[in-house]
Amino acid sequence: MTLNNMSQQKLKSPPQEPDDKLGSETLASSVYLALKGDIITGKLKPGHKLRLQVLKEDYNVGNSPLREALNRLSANGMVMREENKGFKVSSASVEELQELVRTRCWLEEIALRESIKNGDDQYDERIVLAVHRLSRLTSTDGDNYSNPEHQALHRDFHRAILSACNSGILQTFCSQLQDQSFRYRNLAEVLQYRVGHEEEEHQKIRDAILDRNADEAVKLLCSHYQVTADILIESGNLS
Amino acid sequence: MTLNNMSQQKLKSPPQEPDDKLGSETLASSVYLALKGDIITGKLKPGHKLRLQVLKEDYNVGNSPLREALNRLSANGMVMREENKGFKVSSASVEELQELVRTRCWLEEIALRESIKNGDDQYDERIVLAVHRLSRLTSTDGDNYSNPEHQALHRDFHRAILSACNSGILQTFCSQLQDQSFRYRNLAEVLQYRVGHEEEEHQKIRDAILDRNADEAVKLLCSHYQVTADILIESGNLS
DNA sequence: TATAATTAAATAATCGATAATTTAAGGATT
DNA sequence: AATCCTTAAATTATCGATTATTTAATTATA
Repeated sequence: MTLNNMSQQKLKSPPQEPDDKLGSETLASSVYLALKGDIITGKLKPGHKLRLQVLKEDYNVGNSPLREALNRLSANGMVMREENKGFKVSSASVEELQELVRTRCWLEEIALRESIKNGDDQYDERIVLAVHRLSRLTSTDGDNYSNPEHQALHRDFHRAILSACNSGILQTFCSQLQDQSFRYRNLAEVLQYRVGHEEEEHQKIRDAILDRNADEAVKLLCSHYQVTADILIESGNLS
Repeated sequence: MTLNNMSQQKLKSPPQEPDDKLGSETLASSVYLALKGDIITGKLKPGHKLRLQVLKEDYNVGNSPLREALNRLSANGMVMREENKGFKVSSASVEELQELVRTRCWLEEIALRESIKNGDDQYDERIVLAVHRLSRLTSTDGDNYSNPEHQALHRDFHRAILSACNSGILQTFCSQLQDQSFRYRNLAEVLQYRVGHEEEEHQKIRDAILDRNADEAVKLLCSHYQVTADILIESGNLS
């Protein structure tokens, strides 16, 4: 895959994340986003050894920007780095997925409760919009959950509901966990049939938030995550 | 400062953190630890422009390992990166400190409650040991809170009390927040007199944990953080 | 005088080549 | 046959030099 293939991904990103800066002009940032995308989509499988020479050809970049990208990714936990042995895609396992979901529920419960407490009209509108866009795409584009556009909108929804939590740090952490969760979703390609349910769940979450019913919203959100994880685990595509 | 000056710091670190690997032999990792240390101790001030040529001389490394280290640090939030404009030490302000403390209390409350719930004898012993070591050093070394050894033991205590929380991810996040908090501590050099109080607070926290009194432990821990932050803010050394 | 355009200097980003390290393979020894 | 050296190949890490970009200084223009 060349860098040009990835440029869409770069442009599509919102300005919130420190990752996807609008003016991402350096090669290092481009290949960072490309690698991250390929890891999340599952094109690069867990545990896969990332040989520099191979990556140099696949992504059409030189040594330095590649290594810089890999170093950033290693600090994010997307890739593992071992001294003098290079890089590999982070592993994935049932145990790690369970830890991920557990942690994500803890953190997002806080972020969601705070957001519900502090959220203003704009916050509500961001959520309504996100749900709308997602369901519109689903209706036109036919439930293709692996569509990058779908994934982007799905991600936007989950960020939107945490967007009033008064801690950018926490939001960044939640985004990281979200990236990892999406990776697991994409590892098990089975769950096509789940998307329809998800849309319904998104709507319920939205409504609970608009009602400022924090307990209900948290309950729905966490079960949303837990159920998805359970499906992934049962699908048996992990470890 | 040369790299040799920093080697102590590298060797002293526990194996828990992905940062401080024991076999850190690469230059990139050494300079990473050196830079991180100098940012945390305040030797490198917030907002300070990190010019590559200067750093190359100061840390006696070449271009590549330096940039790799900076890229890792930028993913951790220790330094800011701007496309085509290089790197600078992350800023510090009262607002950011307040956000930091707020977030830290949220996350550590979870990690602490979980640890208290799950902690076994070994967990208790780690805490008892950490408190002991810290107080012993304080008694011999005379309350020198800026002593790197003191800081290391202080850090160990705070990690120990979260060490049974059943989520390495959460522990990593807490460690990151701890690093940032220590940086703020070091920015305001005034708080020498606070160390004595802290030791007492550590003991109370320890006892609450050993009693499996989660509510009390959380209350003490969070006020521990909040009070420290208030002192820093009142000291006026920020922004 | 202020603003814009142009050039020069400084700095960051990238490349290509070299050095260091690890991995794999083959042979020697018990 | 199994274990230990030794050597060769592969791979990572690092360096020095080049290129691209930004910043500062200078001149030109209204």
